[in-house]
Amino acid sequence: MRKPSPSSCLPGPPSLAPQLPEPGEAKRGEQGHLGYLLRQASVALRTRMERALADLEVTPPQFVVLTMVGAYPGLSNADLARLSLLKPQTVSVIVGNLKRSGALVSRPHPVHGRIRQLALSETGERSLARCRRRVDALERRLAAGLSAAEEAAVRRWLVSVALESD
Amino acid sequence: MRKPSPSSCLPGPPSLAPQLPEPGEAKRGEQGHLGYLLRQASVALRTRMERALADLEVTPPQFVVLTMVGAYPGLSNADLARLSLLKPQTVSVIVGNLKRSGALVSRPHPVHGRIRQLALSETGERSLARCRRRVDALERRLAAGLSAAEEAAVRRWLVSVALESD
DNA sequence: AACAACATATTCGAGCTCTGATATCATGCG
DNA sequence: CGCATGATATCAGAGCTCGAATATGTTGTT
Repeated sequence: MRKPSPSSCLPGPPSLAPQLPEPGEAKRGEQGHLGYLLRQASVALRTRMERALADLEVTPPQFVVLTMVGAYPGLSNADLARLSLLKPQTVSVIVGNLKRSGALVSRPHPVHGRIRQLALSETGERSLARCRRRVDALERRLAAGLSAAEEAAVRRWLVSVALESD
Repeated sequence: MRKPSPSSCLPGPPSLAPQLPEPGEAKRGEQGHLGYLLRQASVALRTRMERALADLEVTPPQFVVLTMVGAYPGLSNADLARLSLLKPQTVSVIVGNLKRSGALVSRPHPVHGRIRQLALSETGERSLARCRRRVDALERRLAAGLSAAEEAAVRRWLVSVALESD
């Protein structure tokens, strides 16, 4: 048997005994703060994606970079940063790990002396294709319970949150 | 003047010249993958929250932990992990930083020898209150452009994504 | 030509998050 | 009692993310 978690019976303030809510209840459910719900959903999806890609040795951020370089070969580090809403330093770490693992290659820009242009290697192409299938499977389940109108509303909201200016 | 980004004129494969999409266009807009849009929105909100809380020396994850401990005093590290969908090690890092900064205090559980119960310190209470106001302001803008029905759909979807089982 | 302004890349330090492994405590069973 | 099981805490290592600072390259102005 399982004891009902020691902290469920608090000895401190009597009236504040924590009746811990289950996932989907109280602040964690549909009544919670929108920002909190957004973070929760994002954490859950990231976790699922990490598990789905774990045996391919690719992390979710790496998958995003691979996808972008696959779609726009010749991208620079700075281009990737703008495209992903991340900082150049962040992209630099991810790109570094992908170059070390052999999925990405870079060569200097023929005109501009400082820019390094990125492209997928052979193994990078294959890896991206394998990841793509796993992620697409997850993706399909995301829209499962939504009507067309609801999905449109969700998409519109997500874009508006992403683009809201400071 | 600003040159239109060197990588916009690729010398490599001619037909693959990257016409980089603006934020809100192409895959980044409402036609993109739901998972990608969710990540983008989450990144954007996290960034805004980081900026809003920066001068209070509190990070978004720290704010989440402070809020939870404020709502349920006596929580343990493991309780927090379950509540936040994070791993105990992760929560341990955040709690460690909050204890070091003096916002959280912990005492051993009176019955169970290993559990450490958490509570807000005086400064923790004040800090949480200040953060609360900033975050509430951000929060209100999240639901700004949504009708009641749309907001309900968004909330329902976020919860379903967060709770979807593997 | 010299300079200012800007973009790009990189380094450093900090915080967040995970997997995996280890140690301690509590409970239940032989 | 002794041991297995499970919960808790913690350590080690890896990757992601940021702000700040530095160095280098490009462009436009003087």
